[in-house]
Amino acid sequence: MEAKDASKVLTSCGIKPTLQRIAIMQYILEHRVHPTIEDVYNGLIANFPTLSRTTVYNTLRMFSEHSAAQMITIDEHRVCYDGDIRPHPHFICRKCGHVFDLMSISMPLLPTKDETNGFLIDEAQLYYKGLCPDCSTTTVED
Amino acid sequence: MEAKDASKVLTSCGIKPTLQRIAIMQYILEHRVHPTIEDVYNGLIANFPTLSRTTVYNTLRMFSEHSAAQMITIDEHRVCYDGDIRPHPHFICRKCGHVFDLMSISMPLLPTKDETNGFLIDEAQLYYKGLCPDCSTTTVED
DNA sequence: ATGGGTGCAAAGGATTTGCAACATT
DNA sequence: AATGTTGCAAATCCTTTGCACCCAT
Repeated sequence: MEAKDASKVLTSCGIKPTLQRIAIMQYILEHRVHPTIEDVYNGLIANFPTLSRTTVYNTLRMFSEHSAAQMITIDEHRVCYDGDIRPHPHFICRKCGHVFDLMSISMPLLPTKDETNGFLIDEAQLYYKGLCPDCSTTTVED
Repeated sequence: MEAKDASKVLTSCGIKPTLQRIAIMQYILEHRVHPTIEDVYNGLIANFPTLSRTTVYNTLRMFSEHSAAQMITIDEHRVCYDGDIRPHPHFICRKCGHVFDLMSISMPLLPTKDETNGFLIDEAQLYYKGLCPDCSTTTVED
């Protein structure tokens, strides 16, 4: 993944591609494990010593508002982000806390306007909770 | 809604019905607007002067662990709770922040074990975001 | 007297805000 | 110059923790 690609994504979402924004976008496109703010910050600070957490917060929030990333609130303790903007379900493991994509499971379509009694829906998130494959096989020995 | 009913719900979920637990359960059963911790605390403190926020936190978390209530993380800023444990989608209004039930929209069934590639799913939440009827009609004048 | 339940105060942690510095047009 | 962007420090707010007290068995 090159900076050029991240830059293109930003531009196509109507976001002016600054150095910081490109770096952050590039990071979430390359690390598809639903990084938190802290993850992104820690991942970039070595090569980007002046980066501030505030910028990561503001930038990722802005990305999600421009539909350039998905904000995931499946974890009650912290928000994380997904650079893949295709609608797909997420899964959080109650044991290890990791968030996974469940690409094989389909999302319901957005309800049509007359199904919703006047609610205007522009985004859907489907969250599953339980045990991931790793944690469910080791549960017995705990 | 009588305390007796709330107490029954607790017992049937394997929770020992203490005074505080009954009061909290009764509150979320009577106030079906997805109250936050603060809402529950404020709603009960007048008639229950010794109640502590800690107890509300602990109790509601415990309710959700015993499937006596649903923990809703649709709002990135705070958790709220739903006393109705039937699976149903929730909607949050981007403008007013209120959380609504969308009972008319169906939830997808829990995926079967062979659909999930080893993920053991025990809970699903379907969240929608957008504008509620009130906020969408008044948006123009803002 | 033992164990669970409650409540207070303090700690912890995530996120936001205010503002100054900086870059870009 | 004007505008948008970034970054630091401080503030804020939600939630959890540690511990003492209390109540019921």
